[in-house]
Amino acid sequence: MSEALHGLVEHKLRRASQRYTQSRRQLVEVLAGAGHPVSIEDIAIQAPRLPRSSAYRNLVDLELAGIVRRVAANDDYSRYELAEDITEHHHHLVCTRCGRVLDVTPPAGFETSMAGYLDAVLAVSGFRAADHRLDVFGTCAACLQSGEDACRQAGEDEPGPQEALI
Amino acid sequence: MSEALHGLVEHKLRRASQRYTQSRRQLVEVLAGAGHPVSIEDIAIQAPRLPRSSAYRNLVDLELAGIVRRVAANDDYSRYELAEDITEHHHHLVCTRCGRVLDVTPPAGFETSMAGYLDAVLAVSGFRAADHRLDVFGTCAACLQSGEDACRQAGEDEPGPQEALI
DNA sequence: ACCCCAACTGAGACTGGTTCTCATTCGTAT
DNA sequence: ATACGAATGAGAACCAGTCTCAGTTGGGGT
Repeated sequence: MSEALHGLVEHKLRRASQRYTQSRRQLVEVLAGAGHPVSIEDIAIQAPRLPRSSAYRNLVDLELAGIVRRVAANDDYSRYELAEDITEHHHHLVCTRCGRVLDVTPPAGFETSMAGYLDAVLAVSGFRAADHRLDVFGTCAACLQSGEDACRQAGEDEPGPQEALI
Repeated sequence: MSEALHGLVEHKLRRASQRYTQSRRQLVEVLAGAGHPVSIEDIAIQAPRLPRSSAYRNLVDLELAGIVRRVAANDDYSRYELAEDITEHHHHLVCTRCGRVLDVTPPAGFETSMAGYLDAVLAVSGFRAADHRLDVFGTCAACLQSGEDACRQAGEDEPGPQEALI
């Protein structure tokens, strides 16, 4: 997994006087490898030697250092992904049938329109936007094909077919 | 509070062989009156005689009947709002300084651009969008003015100044 | 009017994801 | 070498949300 990534992460941690330990490196690798938000369960599967208490604690530390972002899904547990200034800005496709969460990178045109909208929000309501989160709910390709819960519940080893990219 | 609203809610409940009881009416009134997603805490304040277990149970029932939508914020507890086919489609402005959540109704132009984007998503990734949620994070007018946590934590009685509308 | 059955209610016990505590170990700067 | 702050793992604690259960309500059918 790209050495540049680890360099960046280490830098961000050091800035917060934190160390880039083995546990944290493991977490970063799981998040980077998944390409979509992962739950604690997913992490436990891919890093079985890492105790949950340590995973939770380190995810908080990584979040404070601006490396990880916590994503509230609509089910009971939260998921985690690398922050957008490490990866890139993207949106989520949430399959309401199987629960899987996919990433999409929006085309420039759409983000321009978004920026215009956020400017209008500031002008009218005085709310200064810093960031946004767009989650799209619907049915993923696999579930559409089968008419059934084809894809396994979120986050088994290799997540699966399409990495949506526009 | 608009009689039409109660008629619609009652109809949706009856369709699910549920009754529109006093507790449920209270909940609907709190949600309709707030104009932004409310937490259980907010509900407890505005309807102190309603036990939490009943509030939770009824919120689930109302959600199943398509009257209420559960909104996962980024803090620890979920909030509730009337479903969009009862009110209208809108987005959320989440103030990261004071926690307040405001509603915004997007201009038609923006939603057109959104629809185009979702079509492109379908074409490229095969994901069929049914619904979307756009949350904008930033700083609300009150917090910007004061440079401090001016607005009280989410959901005191009368939420406050601007109801953002574009 | 009455009955009946399913829906509803409130109090409190319970669940389970997440956080906290604490004794121990690790890393690094002096 | 030493010291001190950071990190760790095991398990206890926390608490939003759910479930249970015994009792109440309400409305449709006779």
